[in-house]
Amino acid sequence: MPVSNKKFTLGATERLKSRKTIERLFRDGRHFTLFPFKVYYLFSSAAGIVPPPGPATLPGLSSLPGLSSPPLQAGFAAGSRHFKKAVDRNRIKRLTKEAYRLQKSDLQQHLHATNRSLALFLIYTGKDLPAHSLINEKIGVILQKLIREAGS
RNA sequence: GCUACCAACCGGGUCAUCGCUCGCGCCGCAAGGCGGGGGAGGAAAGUCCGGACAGCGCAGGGCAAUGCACCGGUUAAGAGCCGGGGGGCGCGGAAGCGUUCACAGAGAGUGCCACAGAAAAUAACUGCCGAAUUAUCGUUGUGGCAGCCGGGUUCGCCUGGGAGCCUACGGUAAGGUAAAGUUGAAAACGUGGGGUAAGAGCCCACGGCCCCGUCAAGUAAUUGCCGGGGCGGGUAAACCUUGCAUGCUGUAAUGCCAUGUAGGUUCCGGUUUCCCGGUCGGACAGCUUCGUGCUGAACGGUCGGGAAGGUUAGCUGCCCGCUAGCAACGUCCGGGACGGGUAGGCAGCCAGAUCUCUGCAGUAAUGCAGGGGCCAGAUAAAUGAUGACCGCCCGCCGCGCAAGCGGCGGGAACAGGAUCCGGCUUACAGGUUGGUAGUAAUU
Repeated sequence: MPVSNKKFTLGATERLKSRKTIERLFRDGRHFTLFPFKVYYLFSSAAGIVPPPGPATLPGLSSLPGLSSPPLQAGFAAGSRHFKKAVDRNRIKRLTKEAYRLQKSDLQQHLHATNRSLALFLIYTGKDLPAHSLINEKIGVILQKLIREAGS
């Protein structure tokens, strides 16, 4: 796996792009809130069949991150409720992606070691435009929490 | 130089590190790697107009609905733009200049017009008049006639009174009138005179406005002169009328590939009549070589076709009407609902009413010709993040007579493609250039 070699990339394969997977994540995944983010996540084994919370065996899940996909996929959003202008939403998503990109390697290696994959969605729920340093700090905390979740 | 306004343009730069997306070249079985390129706006926004493009619909007609509304030009088109005309407003002595107007019709009809006011379209009320006509009132009323009553008488008549009638006068009502009536955004063309019972464009003079016509100018809107007719408000962004135009839905359109369209549950509707032809059977009739042979034939079965009716679907609002399907007592046909399934990929999807420069035509919008350029194509949605320096602006401090220099701190707008173009509207820190006006200084 070449994942550990290139550290700070966030290409198309590492982002959540499938509408189907995203819907499954919101429907069956777990979530927690760590201000100013709401985090949806859904673990599964590297083979991509059974997620740990295990609601049921879902046959449509075979297209989830499997052998050909990286074990970690993430999506990002900012609600248009608080940010009416597209420029502001873009800014928040870019800052979030940047912070995630620079700090995700630990989680990635942990997943690789435990042979599991994870779908992740980060929604910014704050009401004001955040500073870069705040986002950086909070994303770090969220990633640590996810590592603990994966270990348990 | 400064200030104001208008127009056009710009909308921070460089470097480093780590990243994103789409082509190209090379390497690699592949995953991918390396190299070198492209990568948001003047409004990308609002989605208000107009197109291109696409699908659905489309024999045709009618109704409805919607939009537009001075003229000419421009354009693929427009509720855009350019030029012109007209009205309003502002400045001005005027010429003119600027600005603004959804600028057809209120001489077809219906409706509405808050508050105030007599009244918002009927002419009511106050008021004025009461001439004509009609009615009516009037205590000594102006004149006349006069039934009747009293007195006198030469019996001819004289004289006094007098109901009533006519007339005159005064009043009232019907009636006439729209001059005056504290309002209001708006009040029945304005001023003056004549006229009248009182009045009135009722008449006249001058002026204003509207309509029609001749002539002249102009492509036209329109303008001018003359002539004729007229002058009872506003509102059509109330209904409406007139003229013109218009199918509907939008790239989540749409096409292709892959997958699926299976099995199931349930509801509703349907099985018609007639005609023609083929074929089979055939009551019966005729012919007969008497062979149940030939010919005809009501009727019946079956197959095919047609007509009417029925029914289902379509006709992107409705109707006429049109088109297509169905006709089968079978667990059949048609339609609907539930349920089930897919929501992946490719095309559309970026070379175009394209950008830019030059020339020509035109007052201009714009067009034509030539040269050069290639300028985002994402799809949970890329074009970024961080740092440093430079440039710009603001504040404070220090130095300096001052211009300014240095240090520290802070700020930098509106705003992000999603099919693509042409417009419109709205938002916008700061800056550059040009023009106009004012003003200071210098020559």
